[in-house]
Amino acid sequence: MPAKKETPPTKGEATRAMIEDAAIALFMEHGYHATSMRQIAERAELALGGIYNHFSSKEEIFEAIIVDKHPYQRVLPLILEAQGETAEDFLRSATQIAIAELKSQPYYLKLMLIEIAEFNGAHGAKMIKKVAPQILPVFEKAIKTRKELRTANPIILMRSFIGFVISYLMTEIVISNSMLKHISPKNSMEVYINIYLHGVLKSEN
Amino acid sequence: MPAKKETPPTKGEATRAMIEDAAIALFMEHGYHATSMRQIAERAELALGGIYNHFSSKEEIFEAIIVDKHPYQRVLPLILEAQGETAEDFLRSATQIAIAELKSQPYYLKLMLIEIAEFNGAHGAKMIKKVAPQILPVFEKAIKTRKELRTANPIILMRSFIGFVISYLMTEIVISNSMLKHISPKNSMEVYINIYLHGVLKSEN
DNA sequence: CCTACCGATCGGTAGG
DNA sequence: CCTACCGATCGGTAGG
Repeated sequence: MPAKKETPPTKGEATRAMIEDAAIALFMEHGYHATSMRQIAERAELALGGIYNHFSSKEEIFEAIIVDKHPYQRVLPLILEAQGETAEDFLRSATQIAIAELKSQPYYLKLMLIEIAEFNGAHGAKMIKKVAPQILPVFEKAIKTRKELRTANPIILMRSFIGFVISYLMTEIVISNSMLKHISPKNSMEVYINIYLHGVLKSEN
Repeated sequence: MPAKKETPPTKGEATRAMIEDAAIALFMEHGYHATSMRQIAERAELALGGIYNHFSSKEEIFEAIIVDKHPYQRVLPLILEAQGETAEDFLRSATQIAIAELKSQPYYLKLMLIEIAEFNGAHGAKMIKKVAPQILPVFEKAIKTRKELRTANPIILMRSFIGFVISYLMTEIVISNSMLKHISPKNSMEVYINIYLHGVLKSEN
């Protein structure tokens, strides 16, 4: 029997997906409060009132997006596939994969910033509750099988990993919009990843 | 003769400052688009129309704040004071100072998130143009006087430093709002800083 | 610096 | 799922 995800979407599910996709595009461009339900309706190709058959409010659309569309669903399989021999190989390819993926599909980073900027992180708990149980085991396994890691705490490793990826992407947004773009070295990403892997300091310990 | 900054503020300057402070508090709480000019006026204790004697639009208020109130003005002196013998001492105290300062005065991190989430970074260039020339020399000097650093490029060092501080603060917001708060170790910040200084890997090179 | 106002647009709903 | 509408509120301005 087919997996749940493979069942062909009903008409209602398709409309719901249209609304979510329209909302993502508009939230990315203008943020949450500057996006109107009328804009979402127009982009999703239905009348304003039609949205309310699928979501009871604008905020409900946002919340649905932030828990359903988390990129771990695409990123984790790629990371697990790459693996690599040493912890260095593994983390280098994992950071590269995550950065590349979030760079080519930047919508979720933007949604996270909107979540913090406009909602004070009100939906973060719900998102983490769904996502952390999927991600944490990857880092738990990494710690068990690789002895070369500085910390044995999977939460800290996960946090440092996600934080590093976010910091790279955010600083890149600011830099590419500024004069620093022209004086930044070409291999910034490589150097930046090396800093994450080995620290800013050359010395050991 | 007194320095420029010491001149007693005129009435107009005081009102302008009242408006900026009111706007900061409201932007922090609700973001930019969810904050109305009427709320700003009320909090600044003048009539709606009065704001337009000082700023010609709501966006002009935001832009003024983001270039004028950058925390480097408070953080840099503290960092320069701390210094420390080795590069490790220096960077450890610098990260601690920056995190402590931005944690106790979280408004600017929030403004930056709003800037990216709601304006697509439109004012970032203007901000960096003012701020980078002040900050970059600190990292240039750090590179010249400390040989133990992994990179000799001041832009990358500055970027990794600012990015690290931001990543710590942002992930902490998400964690402290979620169930992860209770299973995160107490000394997270120390471990997190060590990762920045020495990398996730124990090994040298 | 305030009062009183403008047109536009908002999120949401009733009723079919 | 749409049409037509609600009251509320928005950013901004004229005129003093």
